[in-house]
Amino acid sequence: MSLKSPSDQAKSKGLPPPTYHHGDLREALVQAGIEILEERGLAALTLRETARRAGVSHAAPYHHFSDKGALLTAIAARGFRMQHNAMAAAAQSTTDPGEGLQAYGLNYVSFAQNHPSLFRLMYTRECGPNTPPELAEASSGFYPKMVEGICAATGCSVEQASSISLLLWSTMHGLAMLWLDHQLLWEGHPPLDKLAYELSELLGRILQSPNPAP
Amino acid sequence: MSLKSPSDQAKSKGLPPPTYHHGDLREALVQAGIEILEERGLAALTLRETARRAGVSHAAPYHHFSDKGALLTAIAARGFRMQHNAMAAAAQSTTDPGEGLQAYGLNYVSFAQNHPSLFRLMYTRECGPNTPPELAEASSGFYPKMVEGICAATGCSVEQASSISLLLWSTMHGLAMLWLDHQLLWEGHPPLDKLAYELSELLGRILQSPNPAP
DNA sequence: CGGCAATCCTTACATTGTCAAGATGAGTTT
DNA sequence: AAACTCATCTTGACAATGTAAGGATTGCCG
Repeated sequence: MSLKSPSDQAKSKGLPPPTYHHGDLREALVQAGIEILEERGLAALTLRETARRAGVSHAAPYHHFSDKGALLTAIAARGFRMQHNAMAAAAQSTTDPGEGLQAYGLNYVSFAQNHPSLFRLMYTRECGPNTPPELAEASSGFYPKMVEGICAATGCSVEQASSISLLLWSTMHGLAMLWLDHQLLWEGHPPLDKLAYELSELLGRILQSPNPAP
Repeated sequence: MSLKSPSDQAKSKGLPPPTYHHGDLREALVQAGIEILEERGLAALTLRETARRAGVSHAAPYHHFSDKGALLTAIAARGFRMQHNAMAAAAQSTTDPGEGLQAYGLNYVSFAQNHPSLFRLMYTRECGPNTPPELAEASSGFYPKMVEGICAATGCSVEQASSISLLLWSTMHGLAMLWLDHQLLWEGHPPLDKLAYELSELLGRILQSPNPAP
């Protein structure tokens, strides 16, 4: 009896004894996937390993996800929700619209730093032009929220705010990505937080500078 | 005789008849890899498929690359060289330092648009902290070249130019990445070139705006 | 209480990365 | 020029992975 059956494994983990059928496997798989991602990186995030960690046979996930891609999509969607919550909390730590916007941006790169593999998975899914609606729904929201915040902070037109919003998003996203990919390793290589703060200060000037006619 | 031997395949492709031993397999593999990448995306870039396209057995690559990762690294390095050349050419199309800098940045995202999978491979290699020297050597160069260009265009200090350089790089990189990942699909979704130009114009104002003391 | 449908397991197969031996030919040495 | 040597290439094998088919188990609904 050297091999334990999947259900034995699950029970031996001390988890709340599932009524059977594992209770809510879909959720458990997503959770397990995120854990693997944070502990051992994207390369270790395999379907079978996820099932193993959830204490279930390797084909069980197919009753909840049509595909490995579907699992990854669900994990990415969960990641987007996590990031949304973290950023919203950061933005609400102040009442000043300008500071709120800055906190919003800084928290964007903080999240990338704290969850490197998850962040990469979220934004690196090569799902062609047909993005799964679950993902699209979860990932949308940054842009409109930023436009709103910029309008509140500067009182400029929605059109101008759109451009500025894209600028801020691109900058923070690019900084996070470059850091994740170890591209920011020149001499001195200050910590990521410092770089992000620098850039946010630099960008802050645009918000107050005069806007010449287009 | 339905199956052709690898060498037959290579010869039937009309390539310059190799003395044998394929001539320069390492180069052929990198080339084949780039082709697969552009035609069928990153998921299709498999070691065996690359060997197949190069007209060689599936284990042959191991005599030129220690690992699949090493192949990917070589392809990425090649990509960096391609991007360097393209950007340098774009920058030299004008004599005005400001315009040159703008062309430099716009070409950065153009390259990403024209070689989506290759671009992603280049910047998405999860090679931990121990980046292979071949890659590091090939990918370095953007930053110092931009700092130099910014100094020439604005006459500001090297320190300020460093911050601005990081800002430009991050912005263009982030824009390219977000576009590649289909994150820029809100209503209207203007073409990428237009967005890049918008941002470059917006950023241009920083270069001329007064710099308050730190 | 009986059947149904969902959930899960087992088995199986093609593909992939990787390794270990053999074959082959190019260049060098004698 | 003949023989040797070694890098290069091929063949065959193995474990791991994604995926599909069919059988077992369980909760639920009538």
